[in-house]
Amino acid sequence: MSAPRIPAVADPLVVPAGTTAADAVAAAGLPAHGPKAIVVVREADGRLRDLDWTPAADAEVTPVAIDSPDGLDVLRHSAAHVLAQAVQDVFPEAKLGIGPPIRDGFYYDFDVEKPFQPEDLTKLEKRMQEIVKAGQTFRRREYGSLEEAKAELANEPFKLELVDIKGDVDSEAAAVGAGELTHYDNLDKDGNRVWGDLCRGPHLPSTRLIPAFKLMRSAAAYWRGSEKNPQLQRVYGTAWPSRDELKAYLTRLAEAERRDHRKLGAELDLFSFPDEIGSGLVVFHPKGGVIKREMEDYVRARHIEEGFQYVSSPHITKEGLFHTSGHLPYYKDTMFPPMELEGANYYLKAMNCPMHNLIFRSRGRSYRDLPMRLFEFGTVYRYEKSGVVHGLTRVRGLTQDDSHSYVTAEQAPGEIKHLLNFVRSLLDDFGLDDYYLELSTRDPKSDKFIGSDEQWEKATKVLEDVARESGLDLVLDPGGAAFYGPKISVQAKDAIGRTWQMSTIQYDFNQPAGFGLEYQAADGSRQEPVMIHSAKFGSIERFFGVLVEHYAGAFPAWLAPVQVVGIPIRDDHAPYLEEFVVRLRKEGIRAEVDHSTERMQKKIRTAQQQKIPFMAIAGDDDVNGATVSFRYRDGSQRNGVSIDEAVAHVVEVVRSRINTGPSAA
RNA sequence: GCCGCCUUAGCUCAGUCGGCUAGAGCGACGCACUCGUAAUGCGUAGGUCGACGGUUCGAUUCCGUCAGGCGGCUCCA
Repeated sequence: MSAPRIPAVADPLVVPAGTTAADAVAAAGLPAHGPKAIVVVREADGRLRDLDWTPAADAEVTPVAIDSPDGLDVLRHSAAHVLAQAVQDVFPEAKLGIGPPIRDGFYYDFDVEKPFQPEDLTKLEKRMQEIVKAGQTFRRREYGSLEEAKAELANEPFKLELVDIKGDVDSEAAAVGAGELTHYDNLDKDGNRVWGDLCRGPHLPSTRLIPAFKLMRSAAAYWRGSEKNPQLQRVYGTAWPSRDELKAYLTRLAEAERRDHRKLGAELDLFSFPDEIGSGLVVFHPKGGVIKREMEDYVRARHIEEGFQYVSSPHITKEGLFHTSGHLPYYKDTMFPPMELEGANYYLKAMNCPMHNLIFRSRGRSYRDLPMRLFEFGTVYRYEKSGVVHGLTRVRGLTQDDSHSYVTAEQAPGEIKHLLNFVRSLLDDFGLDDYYLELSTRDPKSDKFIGSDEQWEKATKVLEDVARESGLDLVLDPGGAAFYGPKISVQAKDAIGRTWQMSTIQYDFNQPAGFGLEYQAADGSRQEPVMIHSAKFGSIERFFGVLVEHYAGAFPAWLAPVQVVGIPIRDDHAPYLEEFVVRLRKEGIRAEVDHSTERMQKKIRTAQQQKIPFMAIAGDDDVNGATVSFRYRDGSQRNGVSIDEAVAHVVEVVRSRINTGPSAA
């Protein structure tokens, strides 16, 4: 008995002229329902078509399944339409914004009298469920003219605005459809129109093909993304091809919450943000301090190995310095307000580069001194808007492992390569391997960026060449450069896929001129150096936060605040373990004995919750045999290990800086 | 900064439709228990219910302002 051959999803089909794509899909034996359903087809030119599309001439198409990236977008965008219909059913006065698919879901923006409350979302979800069950079909309809569209959309002011900007090549126009104006009607079982929306499409054949969705939250969002526009109420939802996938997604979110560094920071007693100090200002507790110190010791030693000189500069400076550097006009709003003292304005520094420039300029420099590399832990203060402060990843006081390389123009590419390799090996040593590069360039339309076209082009090319040569994924970020030059940054992902900007390498041809930096060349002439800014961690705080999430608090042994905890089975075994711990401490291991009055089972539980890599347990058997018994964080055990071997084992694991384990498995 | 929600013990959370001594678990402390791999039992202390102002005979509860937090938007050197 042989199963009928089911064509591979990617196999092209021909839709004969005058018949629907759905017919062709059905004729090919492809599923119309379920988690692999074909929901749209793709034309040879890449354009997606609804299943009721009927070509005038034979057309070769590729079926698109609901679980493919395009299929998911169609599913989620269709879910957004169902949401919009539900909103207008429940709140008839609501006006429509836009409703695109996004990663893992969709949103739709509405202008409503009162912002949505959590109960409203429950109500809307219920109404959506009814619409899904009703099996409404989506029907595409082309407007004959702009006027026709405007007449129909007279009650939808935001849609009218979209109609008017149609033809622009920005994203809103793309949502409507460039070149033609189309509308999607929702039809009930009897073919009556129950709802509709200006939309490019495509859509699912039926609302019934939305098997699993959930409204997640509502929030305000500016119309067309501008602070100057009114705020609409945005409803976020998620939609999946099956209930299981929805469940898996919600589980992933719960996992994300479990490893949130803000939560773990309190649970593991690493850091806090006391209200008395102020928003976005962190204090590291002793255990967090250990990790921070390990990071700093590591990166200081590495910088010195890589040819950097360790320097230091003050936290405040007179205003003039930031005029010279050119920062003040751009960043005044994000700097803490000045302190007036003896007739001068002093600012908390928001960047370290001007200070390093003064070190460079403090005496005459020769081409023989270059590259000259200065490095420090520079603590800077930035007055981030109150709504954006977020745990350790967006703070108002942060320490950069900031360096500036002063080089000749010829040396710049080599130096940038050197810095990128440095950054890569650092990320590798900390066990972060899921990251990509971003190249931030200027926006030629903006007047924020200083310097000639040639300077920008040349600097951008140098960075781009090095970035491409690295073989890492490179994403372009037009308009994201600093005012003084383009940059490469590392966007690292934590274990749950969120990305954070970490390391940066920036090419600067502006500040050397502003500060009048120069060196004497071999021919005796005075030349201007190029300055390359670089931070390897980026911000120590942010890197710390990402590390916590990456390891979910279970740090590698070399970073763990407490590396070994001795757990006596009876109180009288404690002195024996104390001797063991003393030997470990002599080797530089962070070890302690749990002297609390709890039972040993409780001590194991506590150590487990603290995610301590090594538990060294000792009872009568171990004392008599001069051994300890290891229990590792993963629950595995190694019993009866001789003291000498145990010390050597811990020391070996810690010094190896291995980022996995330890384990007996 | 904008919109919405939230703030009760060190932590996580009940509760008060405006009314008498505001509760629990964990944690802390004390006593007993001395135990072989994720919570021993009993007891004790701990709160001007985020701050200030208003309404009220009476406010932790209702209203306002501020601070802090959360989710987005905008921003992010």
